[in-house]
Amino acid sequence: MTTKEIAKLANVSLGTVDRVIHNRGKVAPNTKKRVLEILERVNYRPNIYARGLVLNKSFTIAALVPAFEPGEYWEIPQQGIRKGTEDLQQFGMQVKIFEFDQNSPESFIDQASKVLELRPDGVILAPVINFEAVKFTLKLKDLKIPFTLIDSNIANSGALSFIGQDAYQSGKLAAKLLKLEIMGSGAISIISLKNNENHNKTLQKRIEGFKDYFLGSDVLNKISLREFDIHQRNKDWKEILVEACKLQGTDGIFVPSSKVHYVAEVLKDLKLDIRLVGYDLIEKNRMYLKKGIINSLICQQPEKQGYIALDDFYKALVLKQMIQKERYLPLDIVAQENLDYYDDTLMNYN
Amino acid sequence: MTTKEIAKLANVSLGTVDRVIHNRGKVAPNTKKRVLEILERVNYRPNIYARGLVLNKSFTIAALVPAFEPGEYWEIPQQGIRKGTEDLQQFGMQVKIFEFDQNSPESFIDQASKVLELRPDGVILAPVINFEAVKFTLKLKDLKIPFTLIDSNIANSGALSFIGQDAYQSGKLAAKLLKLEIMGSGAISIISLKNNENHNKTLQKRIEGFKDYFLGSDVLNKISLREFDIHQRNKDWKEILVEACKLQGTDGIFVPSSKVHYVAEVLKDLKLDIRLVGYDLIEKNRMYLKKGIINSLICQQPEKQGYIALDDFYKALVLKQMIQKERYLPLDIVAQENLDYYDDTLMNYN
DNA sequence: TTGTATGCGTTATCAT
DNA sequence: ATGATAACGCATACAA
Repeated sequence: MTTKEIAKLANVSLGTVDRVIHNRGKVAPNTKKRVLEILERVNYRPNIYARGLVLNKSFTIAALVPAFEPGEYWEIPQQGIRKGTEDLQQFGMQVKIFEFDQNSPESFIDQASKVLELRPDGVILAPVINFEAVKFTLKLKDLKIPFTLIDSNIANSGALSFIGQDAYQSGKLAAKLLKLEIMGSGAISIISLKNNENHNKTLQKRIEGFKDYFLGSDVLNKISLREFDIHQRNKDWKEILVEACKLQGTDGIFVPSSKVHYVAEVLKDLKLDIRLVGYDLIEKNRMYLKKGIINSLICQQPEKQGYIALDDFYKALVLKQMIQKERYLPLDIVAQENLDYYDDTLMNYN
Repeated sequence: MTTKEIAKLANVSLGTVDRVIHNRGKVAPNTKKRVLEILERVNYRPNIYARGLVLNKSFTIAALVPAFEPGEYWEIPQQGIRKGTEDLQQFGMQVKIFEFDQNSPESFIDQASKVLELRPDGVILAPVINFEAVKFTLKLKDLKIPFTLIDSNIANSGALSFIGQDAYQSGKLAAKLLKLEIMGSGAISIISLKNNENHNKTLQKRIEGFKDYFLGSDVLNKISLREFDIHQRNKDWKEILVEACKLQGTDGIFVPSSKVHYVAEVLKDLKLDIRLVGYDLIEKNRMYLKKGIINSLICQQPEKQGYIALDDFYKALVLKQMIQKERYLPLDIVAQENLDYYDDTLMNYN
């Protein structure tokens, strides 16, 4: 049903129908009522092609995300953004990516200001540098630029949407997996590898979930936990890591990040019977999983974060649809046996 | 860049540019060459809105899928189809669902003929009744109606695409999970529940993969396997099932289908320490997983099958894009700890 | 072989 | 307060 037909039904002109639909201009109350009734009755839906054609708007979205070395975690969300760009550019979505150094608040501030200069129609933000990110969202709100958050959330940020993981629950899941792998009893080391002194909320929550799993578990007294924080800026960090892995009687190791491959590399040489659970399907982790050095990885479909974020803007800006405020992505368990079907080349976005 | 601008650049009319783009009508060889060069150079992409508007085609897709009782497996792929219909109807996709009785080839034939009467622009087919399905695809090919296959594949069918699972590999994955759950040794029963005498390829492949996992495993001599085929048309089937579950020394049970909840129901009452692995996140299985009677479920995102199938038609018919021929969906492992993020109400389609 | 005119449904502007 | 009309980019029928 077109606006023209609606107009005929209501005995008014096309212009009046349009005014009613968009609530603009003056319309006599009873004509307005009549038109609204018909609109309702025939369940009018605007033709998306005609609308797209006449508006012919292109929206510019800025993505403010961490820079990465090839093979690092943040490559994956960026791939998602790029794939989304490809898919949605024909619908008028344009994307400009701004990269900052995760370990440098200054670079974040610098890139953030460039984003603001661009005056984009929307911003995709990875708030890994929490404090600065919050300040940035405040500015965006001032400028009335909508934004989505990916990877980790900011409470009450006023974001269009959040797309990411439940870090705490993923820690519980990791604990369950490692418990099974070490057959219900033994000594587990939690090894955190850190690149900076910033408080990393995600890491913290994963570890919290991991520990809490055992607190509520029937195997609590059969399990012992140890924690190691290893700072990669310390030049001896590799030796420290080796020492941690060699610790007598270790049955399992949990690494609460994608850096699990560093531990895998050590275990590979040590030839100890230690079970290893970590995060994210980056290339190195995939390799060690295939070889059986890593036993399972927990993944949160990071490629989807960027894709969905962009799609949310498309839905909000172009289709003018409502957006789901919070999207917690599934916590995928990836083992040797199902690895192939989480292949990133499949680009399983739909 | 619009066709009009291209025309100006090439010093020809809009009509000529159109003729070149669509390879229709007569165009002088050198003008054609000139236009093609410009098209290439500016990387011309038709405006999708304008095209959609002028073509204003609506495509009718018929989905020929099994009927279901509420809560049964086939409800989920149908939900995916419905969701896809909602999302894509504004782009001109219309869907009509034809349901057949899985246990009745006659009903399949009956519904299939109704599909043909409709003369749809495309067909989504769940070839669960293999023999009849193959005959049907032959007819579709004769009529040049494109079709996609969901859930299970037909080799060399000439389908637009296949979207489904790797059943064999999922069996291997199930075996790995159950091995971990019973801590590497013990007696495992494979219990198949069947509703008809048809050879079910998917079930068979899952069992095959399950067994093969142990053949190549280091725990082969610590594991014993037993197989039970229980026919639900036999009126004593429930007693037979109870007997199978009560079998002395059983440590784990593998059910190669969504019917695992029948086994869970028995185990719940028997209060035996038996680990249970099955398939699909239908409501009853979800409940038993939550309660801990089922230990893990393997899921293949069945809601996506229908959604992607429909999206493939949209991409092929409307956007005229190339389609990926085979889409194996990830084999998700769902346990208590990540169950909530595979919630079907989230409708995680993107 | 080539050019021109018309219409798709919506939005927005101008005139009444 | 309402109606008429141009424009978006493309496909197509028709005229030249």
